[in-house]
Amino acid sequence: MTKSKIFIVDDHQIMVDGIKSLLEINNNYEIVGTTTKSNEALNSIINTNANLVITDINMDELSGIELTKKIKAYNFEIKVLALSMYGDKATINEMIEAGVDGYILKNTGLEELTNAIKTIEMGHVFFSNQVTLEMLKSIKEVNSPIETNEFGHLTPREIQIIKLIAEEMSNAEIGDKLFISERTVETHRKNIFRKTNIKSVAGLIKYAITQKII
Amino acid sequence: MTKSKIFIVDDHQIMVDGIKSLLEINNNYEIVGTTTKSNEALNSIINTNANLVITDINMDELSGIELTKKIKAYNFEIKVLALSMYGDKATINEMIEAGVDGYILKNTGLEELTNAIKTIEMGHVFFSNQVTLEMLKSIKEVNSPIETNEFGHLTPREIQIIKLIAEEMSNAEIGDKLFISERTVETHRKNIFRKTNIKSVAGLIKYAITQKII
DNA sequence: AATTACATCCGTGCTGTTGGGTATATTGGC
DNA sequence: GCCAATATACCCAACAGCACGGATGTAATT
Repeated sequence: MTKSKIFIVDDHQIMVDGIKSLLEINNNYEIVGTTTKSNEALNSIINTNANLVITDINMDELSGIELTKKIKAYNFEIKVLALSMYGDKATINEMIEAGVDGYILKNTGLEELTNAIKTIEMGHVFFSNQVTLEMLKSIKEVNSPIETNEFGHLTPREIQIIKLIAEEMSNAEIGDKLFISERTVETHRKNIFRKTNIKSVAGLIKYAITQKII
Repeated sequence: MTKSKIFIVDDHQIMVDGIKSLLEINNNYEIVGTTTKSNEALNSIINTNANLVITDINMDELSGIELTKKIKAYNFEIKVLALSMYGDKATINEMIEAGVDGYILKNTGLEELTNAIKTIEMGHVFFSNQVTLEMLKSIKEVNSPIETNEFGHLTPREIQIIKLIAEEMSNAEIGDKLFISERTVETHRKNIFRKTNIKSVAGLIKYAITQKII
């Protein structure tokens, strides 16, 4: 088996450096590139001819989910190992749909990381032990007929409004900032709540965080 | 100067391994111990005779802030370098009060980490460049006559209320659930906002997330 | 041409939140 | 036993947000 060409993507430079350092000690791996800018990652991955991408899920610019989709659309053979802090159902579902080859929680150590890489190199799928049960449950739910109503896509304007709400601005303040009427902001707000099926600001912020909107 | 005895505390094993690996490459440092369990950290730190603790701020069991307070209470000479994802004023204020010797954001690389360690070893205080301005602003506020009411620690009851707010419950619902009057919930809510200096639910949820309350 | 999605705007009345007080019972540490 | 912190509860005024209506114009799609 040839040495995997690994590319690392994570918002936090220190995490990139850490993983790189971890993998370089045991020199079965070749790190062909790293970046903290997820929206520039795909180009670099293509240029460096990487065949295994280790990516964080929660990133500012482009989420690990979106990055995975792009990678897989470009070349399905490029393997993707996702790292995440949380093991919630929504994230796991999204990752499976995006086509990740592996998923480990950040609270696992080097051993699990190298296990995951080996497993993926062999063409298998690796999921953290801690999330397997959750994963299975979520898969069941995905296949169930209920909840097929994907809460439709939010428009760019609506996402912008969510961000401003998250910045603790009132409708009036948002209106001022965007040069639109407070009424319009109210309407957007209404539509956001309707579309996402959320009833309170508290829920909205949590939603926004899981969706990487903020 | 003698080699610093470094102890690493972070919820995420992979982060611990990463930092350890980063510091071991350049072997000016001796890692005397690591842990992912913050509430067990103090004992280990004492046992290993560490003189520099690198700790994450956002941890489940015991926050980096609380850990720092305990360390400094035990022996003020033990240096503490805090790592955090966010550079918000509230966190920085709390850290300063807790007595950290340095603070770096996780999106900085190895170089800044080693700089920080060197600076701290020399007895100085190191703060990430990205947060210096914010920090100064917050210090000003701390020193100003207004707002001397350090937002003291939140009480267990208050934290419970925050959790329920985060679960999208209204004051009335929370009152029902806790068998207390809606008025009481309002009072708790008021006190929470006053103590934390937050003005909206949006801010509260973000605060709660950074504080691992939810 | 018709439809759909998006973004903009407005009124009215109701509910909920926020912030100003004040006050009492309980608890825990010293 | 005392004091501080905590948890409890109430009143009230002001404001923000929400529900329920409505409306217009544009752009893209069918």
